[in-house]
Amino acid sequence: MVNGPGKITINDVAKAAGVSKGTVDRVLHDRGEVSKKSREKILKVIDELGYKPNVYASLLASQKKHTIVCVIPEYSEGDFWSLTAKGLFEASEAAQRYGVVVEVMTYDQYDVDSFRAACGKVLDAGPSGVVIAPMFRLETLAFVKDLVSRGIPYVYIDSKLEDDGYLAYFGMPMYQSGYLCADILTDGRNVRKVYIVRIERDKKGHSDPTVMRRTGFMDYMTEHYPSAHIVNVFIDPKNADAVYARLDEAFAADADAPKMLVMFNSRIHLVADYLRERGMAGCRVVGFDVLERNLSALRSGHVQALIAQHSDRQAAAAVNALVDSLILGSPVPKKDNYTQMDILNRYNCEYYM
Amino acid sequence: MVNGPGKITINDVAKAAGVSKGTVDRVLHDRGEVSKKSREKILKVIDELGYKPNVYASLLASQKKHTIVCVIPEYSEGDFWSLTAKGLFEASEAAQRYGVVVEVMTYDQYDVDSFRAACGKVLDAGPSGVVIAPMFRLETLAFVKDLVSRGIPYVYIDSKLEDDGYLAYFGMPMYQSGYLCADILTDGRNVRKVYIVRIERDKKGHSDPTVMRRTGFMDYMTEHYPSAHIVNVFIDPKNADAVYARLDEAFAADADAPKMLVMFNSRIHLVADYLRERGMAGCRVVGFDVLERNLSALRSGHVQALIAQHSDRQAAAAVNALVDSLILGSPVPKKDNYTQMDILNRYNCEYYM
DNA sequence: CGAAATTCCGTGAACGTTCACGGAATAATT
DNA sequence: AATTATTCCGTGAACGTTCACGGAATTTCG
Repeated sequence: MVNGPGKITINDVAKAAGVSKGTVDRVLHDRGEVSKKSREKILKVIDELGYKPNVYASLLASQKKHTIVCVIPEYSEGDFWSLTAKGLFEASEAAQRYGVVVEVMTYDQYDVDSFRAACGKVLDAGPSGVVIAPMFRLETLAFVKDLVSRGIPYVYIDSKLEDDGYLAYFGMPMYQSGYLCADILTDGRNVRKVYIVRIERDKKGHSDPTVMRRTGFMDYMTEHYPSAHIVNVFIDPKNADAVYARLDEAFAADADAPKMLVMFNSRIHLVADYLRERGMAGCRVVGFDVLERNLSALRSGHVQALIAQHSDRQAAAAVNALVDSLILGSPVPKKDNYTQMDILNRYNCEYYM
Repeated sequence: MVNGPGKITINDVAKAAGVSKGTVDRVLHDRGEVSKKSREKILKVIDELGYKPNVYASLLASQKKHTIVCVIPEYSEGDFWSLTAKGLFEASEAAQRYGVVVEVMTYDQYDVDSFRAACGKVLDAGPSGVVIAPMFRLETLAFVKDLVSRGIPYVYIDSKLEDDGYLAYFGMPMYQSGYLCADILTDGRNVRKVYIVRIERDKKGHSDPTVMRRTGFMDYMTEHYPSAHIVNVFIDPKNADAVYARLDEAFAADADAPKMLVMFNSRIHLVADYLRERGMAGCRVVGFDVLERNLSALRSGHVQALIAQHSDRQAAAAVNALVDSLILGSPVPKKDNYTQMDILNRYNCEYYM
């Protein structure tokens, strides 16, 4: 019941207060031009009658055009960010019902300048709210400072920064995901050596989003397997041959012993491909995120477990939080929303999406 | 990136189709009194223009009051059904925005008559839609027949029956959850014996909701561990002392060997309590559902894993599906919605809710 | 063929807000 | 006191639907 049982309208309030609905509306929206006396009277009447504005009528009448702009890394079919994009599009559909337009703006996560450019375009678009998946610390901080100064609310997804002007955050607890990963990988077994496959990337201006995850992983290992040998292998994901060469090289010492392998980003499928190619069985392999390629590695048995998050839901939740606060004026219930970490294996992965 | 605001109104459609908005409205709501020709033309135009009705205008104009009644087993703080109830209340809040009232009606899951009574009250309330968590097969079938005859849509949660008049179903794939459970319990270990702890319940008129789960479990075992010995232990959950006695008795043969234990309902905490009481360590224990008591058993290490479902989200999804179909007239996208099976251990359980 | 029945459709008044516009009342200034 | 500024407020037209009403067009039938 939108209006409560009594169905009290703005007209009822106006009548009871001896003014017109226009005046009531003015105090309702703090639009000024109302004498102190009327104002107080109206407020009193509103309270007494328990008047609750009708959201539909309000939304209908105020043809406000809200735009929410989302800034995320470029994506292509099947990769990590495409899932986030999917969530954004879903939320966009729902938001349309409220007359809210959702725009997605992408940037090259390996190119600071493209991020700066994207931010500029966002500000030009004059959005009512912003969703941002940050990859560059300094530039993001500068950007949100701009947003704050313009009174534009923003919410972080995926990871957040240490400022606290954000309306909300939706993402995975990174440190804990690394800790959990180690537990799943080792799983009470004997552990002599663990390979961490990492990506060589252009480090300048770039903050590795998985660093906390690695920290969590390492902490678990030093707590539970202090004598285990941790080997880092760096690969260039863009060059398949080089990947294989690197792994061959790393495994040369004990070629056919079963291994423990882990990656902290979404590319574990690279490792799975390698293992299949080389016919290596019996390895214990754990990775992150539900890309289609990772799922098939899970099904084929080259990966034992994936730790996943519903980044589509996170994205949608971010948009919804913004819509709620923008349109309905409802306060955001929780600022930091750590989404659950899902453990996927071959038996439950089919029901994940 | 995403469509602009729904600029297209019913008037635009009317003009483009060469009719009046009244006629368009009639086809939008299947209110009849429209010639086949106009109808088709209008439908075509709607599709071409991508017309989306403005929910708010619609809600404003049609001062309809919808009520959704949910029939679920009685619950109390912290038990399985309280989570479902929580989801219902959350959805209720959202539904209020659309002027939809959500009512929850409970019945004693061990008493057919109370279920019958609840159904009667539901019908009296004259709801626009019903959410139902069925426990009694025959009575539920009779009930939904009544609903169908009155044209009241209903959706199943938790489990469903073999009729197919339901609008949607939200629940866990029970068979697979048992299969998964066996995989997690055994986990590549040697398995000689597994204890299944079950509940003695008054069987009359009662269909055990976990039977499919048990079947899945057993299938896994015969496939992977054909020689394993499966022992069923029956307990009465209401009598703690008797539970302990029964377990003592069952374990008498090999008292202090580490055991594998499993329960297919939400009461694994009973087993955990027993193990703590008896100081038995090193057992492998797997159960279902995220009751607070189960979570603390997980934290304390007496339970290794829980298989969980977001029954709150299922409940909310059920209400939302009904709201969508009632208010927005949008068809339900999927009839059978099998929600994901979450694997919880001590490292990821804190982020589950 | 004409009247009655039936089918189909347009009209316009709600629904409860928002907000621009213009005017009344009051205060400030000359 | 007359004029001008300022403050305050009422009016009414949107916003995009829904749906009752009445009438036009078409069909049916004697």
